[in-house]
Amino acid sequence: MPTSRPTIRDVARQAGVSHQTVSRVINGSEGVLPETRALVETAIKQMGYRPSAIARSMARGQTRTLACISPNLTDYTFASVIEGAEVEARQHDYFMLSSSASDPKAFRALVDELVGHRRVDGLIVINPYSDERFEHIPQDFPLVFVGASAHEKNICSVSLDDEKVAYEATHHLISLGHIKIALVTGPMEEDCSRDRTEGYRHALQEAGIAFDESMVIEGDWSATSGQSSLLSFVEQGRVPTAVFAQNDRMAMGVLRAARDANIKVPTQLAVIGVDDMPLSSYFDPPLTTMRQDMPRIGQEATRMLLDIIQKKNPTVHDLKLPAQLVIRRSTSEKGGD
Amino acid sequence: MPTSRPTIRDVARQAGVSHQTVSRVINGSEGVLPETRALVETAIKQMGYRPSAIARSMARGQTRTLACISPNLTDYTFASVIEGAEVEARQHDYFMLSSSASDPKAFRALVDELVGHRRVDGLIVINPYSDERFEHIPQDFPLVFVGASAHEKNICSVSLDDEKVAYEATHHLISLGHIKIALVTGPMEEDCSRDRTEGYRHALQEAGIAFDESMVIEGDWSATSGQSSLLSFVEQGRVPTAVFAQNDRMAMGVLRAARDANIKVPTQLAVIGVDDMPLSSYFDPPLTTMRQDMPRIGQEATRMLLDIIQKKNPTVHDLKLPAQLVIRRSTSEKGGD
DNA sequence: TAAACTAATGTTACCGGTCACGTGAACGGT
DNA sequence: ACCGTTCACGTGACCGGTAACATTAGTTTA
Repeated sequence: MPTSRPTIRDVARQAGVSHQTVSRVINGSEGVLPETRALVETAIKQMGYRPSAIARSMARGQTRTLACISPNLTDYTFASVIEGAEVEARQHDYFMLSSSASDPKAFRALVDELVGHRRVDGLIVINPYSDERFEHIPQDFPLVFVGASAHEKNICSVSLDDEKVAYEATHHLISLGHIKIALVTGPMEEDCSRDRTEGYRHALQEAGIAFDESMVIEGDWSATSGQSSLLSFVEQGRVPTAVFAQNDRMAMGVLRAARDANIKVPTQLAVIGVDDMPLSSYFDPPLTTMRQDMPRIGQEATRMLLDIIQKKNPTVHDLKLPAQLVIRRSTSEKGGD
Repeated sequence: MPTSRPTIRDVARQAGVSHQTVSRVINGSEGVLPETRALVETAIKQMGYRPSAIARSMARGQTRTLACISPNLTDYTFASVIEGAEVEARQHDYFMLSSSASDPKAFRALVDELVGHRRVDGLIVINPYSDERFEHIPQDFPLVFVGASAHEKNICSVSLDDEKVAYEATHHLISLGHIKIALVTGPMEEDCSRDRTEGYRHALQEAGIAFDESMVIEGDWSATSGQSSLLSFVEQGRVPTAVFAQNDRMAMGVLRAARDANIKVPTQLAVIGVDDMPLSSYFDPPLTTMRQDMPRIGQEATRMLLDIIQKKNPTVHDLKLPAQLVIRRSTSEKGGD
């Protein structure tokens, strides 16, 4: 009796068949007599046999593992995307390996390990343009971008329809009568910040409001940057009547700064964000925001990736998903919570 | 010229040596003449050869991959632990596969795939006692628990020193002169909730304050449950002067309920939480909390796991880490932010 | 009734590395 | 001059599966 785990040949010996027959049984192939199958299954159960995933990968030339790389794991938006992607992968009997790479160097090392050493069959990259990381992305490998469409051709992507979302957010403020609408952006090197800025412009233009560059401040997605943005408006003595922050965290910072400066929200200042993070409704006041369905984005990305792996051309090349306006009290006294 | 990726033997042929010599070179073994090494290295570079991680795993009988299973990926505490664990793993040339399993069934399937099929060399389980999932945990496999020490012997664990943390939090409230101190717990089936409750009792006892069961409400870690907890006190007309919520999210719900009920924090009600999540300082008022170093917990867990895998007995069996009191304005007007 | 086909199972090679051991040349001690 | 070492490298087996093909027996067809 082998003390280590049994192999397919151990099972075969025990069942009195060839290892190939065992292989056929564990793979559910047809052409095995029911009684033979039963024999093998008994042996498998008896010996507690489990096929080795590695040996399988080796023989089949594919790992049935995907990877998802994001700048970090702790950001709620990223985590939600990953979770959605993972669920979808598992539904198709794939594993999802999620890793974070905070800088291009780490990213490069990770991709090298994952793709270069053939640990995975496909790759999802969240926020590929957050820095120069995209330069290290391999060619000829199943790949899907999340959060920005690919500049290069032939790379599929899934993202929020950033321009439309920003347009809608700004439009909401305009429809409430606001004209002096400030914008707090993410880092402008990220496509999504630029697209959201574009949507903001578009909405202003449509309403006949002149775009005023001095009303735009670049943040870095952090609450702190939102806070200091409003602070700088206050210090300059030209406070807007509304702020569109390109994410909820920065919106939160804006709310905080307003509180500190004794500016009443929403009467003196209306604030809207993007994301609808879990605690948005617990802020003071509860935050109006553009809710995006992050798990869905992850799910679609995985689906696309699997299509590519299986050589089916995905139906859509660049999928853009909508967001939903959730009105709370940071823009309207009558808003929900 | 082979169109598919080159193998170790292709490189060997090109360099005019045996595949074994190539193996020696890529593994940095000694006993290879510098000129031979150079020859091989040139061939490797020329052909763009990268060793296959799978073949390696196959031959060596180990995957150099670890897994970390948590109830979900989106909870900030879990994500932080995972991130810490991942960084540490990568420093030791291991991969970290992070997955979520929301229920015992998913957990079982995951463990079966991961461990049963030998996809990983070791396992970190976050919150093993959040439901009956621990029943599905394998024996004789490198394993570390995070968030609760093991009931069974021979399983290592890393967690917050929950009792001490709760003691200190409660003590902080007592030192501010509070006597009517309510407690909002996590689900009582989780060890950590029980331990934190114990620390609370202990602090009360030490201060000569009678433990009053009606001051304890069981929540589920969510902000909503914190909110409804305070609400129920208000409805019963017996509002405490202080609340210790066993995590920040519930504390946040308490703050929200206080706001809605027009109870001033901290003058009428002091609130303290546990975690110090990123936005704690942006609440209104900023939240006093027990800051725990989540990445550190993950890091220590990985270190322990690697010790076990390498058959070195870890020096500590159950590691309990401290938390740090961060005083903000939810307990004291003079608190920072 | 032999040839042809089919269904169930066995045989052997192969995936791409590592490991244990084999070999031949150069070297050193006696 | 002979033998034992050591060094640098090669040979073949092996890890645990899968794939392609071979084999055997039973059934159908001409």
